[in-house]
Amino acid sequence: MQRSMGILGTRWKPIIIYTLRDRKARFGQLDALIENISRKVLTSSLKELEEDGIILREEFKELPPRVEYALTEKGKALIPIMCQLAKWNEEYYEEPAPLIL
Amino acid sequence: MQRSMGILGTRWKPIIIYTLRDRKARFGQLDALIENISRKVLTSSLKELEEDGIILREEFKELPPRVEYALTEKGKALIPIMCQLAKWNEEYYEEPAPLIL
DNA sequence: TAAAGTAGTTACCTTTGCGTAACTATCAAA
DNA sequence: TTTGATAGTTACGCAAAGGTAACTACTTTA
Repeated sequence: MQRSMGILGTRWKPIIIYTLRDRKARFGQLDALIENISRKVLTSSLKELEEDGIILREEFKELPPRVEYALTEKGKALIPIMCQLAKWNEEYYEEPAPLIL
Repeated sequence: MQRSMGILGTRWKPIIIYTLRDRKARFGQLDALIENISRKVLTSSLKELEEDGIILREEFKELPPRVEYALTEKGKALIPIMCQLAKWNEEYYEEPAPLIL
């Protein structure tokens, strides 16, 4: 478990994996699909996920350049887990009590 | 997903939940069961998990004092997810290549 | 020659996560 | 009165995570 969390224990990485669950995506698409993530964190997270064998980066020698990110087998194995995590929130989420000023 | 990760997206919280999957535990037990966690992070993580309705803190008015932590229903719903995450690592873990000096 | 599109990078800064070590409170027992 | 046990807290500081904004590189199209 400690090792799993060494790889995934950040706010954004599971969200990136979840976003790639049913499609490849290009850098700009990920940036657009994931609200509030900064390009910088996206870059570094993608790089680390690639190093950990979870995603694959495919570069097309075109103009303008195109790069696609997709899950590896190891990454695909996480899809059901990520989906359950999303479902868990839907089931148990409660609006925070409104602040009365 | 963003909300799930707002609650769980740290290195230690999922490990704490995983540790409580099959037992209640006292503060000192958690400190001993979870290798390398510091008491400070344990304290603050437990507090936040309680605020998020994932664990329950039960204080016994004894001497010496005793406090037990256990998962709530919301927390128990995470058990299968955490177990899958642990299993995922066992399946896909590879020893890092040894450094040759 | 300048704009437009893609995929970043870089510099700089703030916040959060986390660690270590020492300290606190309470009461019982020695 | 000192020790021991439990469950923390506090002070201090480092490193990682994350944000913003401006900039780069390449080539096509206007």
